[in-house]
Amino acid sequence: MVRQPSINAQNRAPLSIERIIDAALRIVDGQGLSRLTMRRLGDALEVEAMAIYHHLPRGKEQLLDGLVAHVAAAPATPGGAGGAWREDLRGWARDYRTRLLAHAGVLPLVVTRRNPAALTETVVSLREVMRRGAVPEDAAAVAAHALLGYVIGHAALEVRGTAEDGADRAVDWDARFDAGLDLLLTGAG
Amino acid sequence: MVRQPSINAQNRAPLSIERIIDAALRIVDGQGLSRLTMRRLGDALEVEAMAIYHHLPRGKEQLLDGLVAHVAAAPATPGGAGGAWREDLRGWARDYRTRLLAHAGVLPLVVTRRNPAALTETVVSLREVMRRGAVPEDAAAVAAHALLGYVIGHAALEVRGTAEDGADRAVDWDARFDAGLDLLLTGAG
DNA sequence: ACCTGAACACCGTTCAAGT
DNA sequence: ACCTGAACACCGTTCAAGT
Repeated sequence: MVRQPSINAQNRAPLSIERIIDAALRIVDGQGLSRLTMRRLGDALEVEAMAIYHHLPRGKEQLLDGLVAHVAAAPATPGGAGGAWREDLRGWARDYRTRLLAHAGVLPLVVTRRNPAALTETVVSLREVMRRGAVPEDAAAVAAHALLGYVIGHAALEVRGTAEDGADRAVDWDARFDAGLDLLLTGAG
Repeated sequence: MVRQPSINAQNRAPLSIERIIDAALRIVDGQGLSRLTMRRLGDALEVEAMAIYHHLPRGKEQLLDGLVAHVAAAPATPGGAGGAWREDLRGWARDYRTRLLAHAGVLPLVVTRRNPAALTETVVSLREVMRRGAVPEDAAAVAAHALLGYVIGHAALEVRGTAEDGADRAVDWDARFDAGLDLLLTGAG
């Protein structure tokens, strides 16, 4: 009789980088970044913390790098169905913002020096949209960083919940994000 | 004979919140955020770590809040000498970026949920510049958050050192920041 | 190959005690 | 009022050992 390969002697699936990152992301989203410890992560995976090091030799650094890669990766580029590249950029920015806000606990890690490669793919995907719109290369370079910076920075402001000056009336962040985006896309004319 | 009040029995100046924050900032700037521990901070101040809690009852949380307040506070608003409010905004943004980059290690803390009040003063100072330019209030609200988000996000990209797509040629971040700023200020017409 | 258990150096913080 | 010293619960990580 053949043992099922996905069930080991202790009757649980073997560890994998994907499962580790998934569990870590669930802890950060649910309890905050400061609650992510190797020991707690081990508990969530029903394994001793030290087992994680077998899959992530660089330890917690590598774990955090993985979280950044997962969250900061480019959103699916909208199908470039002709003409409306400006609308494509708007969609790109909205999708990316949504992803960042869905994992707000990881945002501080995105801002850290770690994992330099994590955002290059993202910039590439932005530049592609612009190339389809025949934006000149040097203007596109500026616009890409400006747009990406705006999205990340605005997400940071939202997470912080910056109060309005003086009055404490609520801010409609969705509307405000779109309005700022328009400012930027107008200038990128 | 009167003892000098600034020298205590152990021949050193007494602790104060200002001295503590200063020393902490020096550690973060010089060695990075992860090297900032209460024990090391105590060493830098030539005091036992536990003495710090007497001045910062909320402990390390309060210390980090203080760092954010120090770095994210508004830059000195340029003297509003009539007309050129758009130039004032540009100057404001450049000054603020310079401050953020001078304390890049604190940037992740700015992005964290901590110290909600830290940026309100900053938004106020931005809104003042716009009010001098007679920008309508609702347009100013959008522009202020857009500009602040852009500056913070762009600084984050710079600190990370996002590589150019494909090629690894160096990026002139100063020029790129100014160009993106122009995009935004053009849209804020 | 993959995981465990004990151990080490280091955290943040509390609390009673000193001056 | 201000600081110290010892202690506690918890980290990340190493390493020898198990299967």
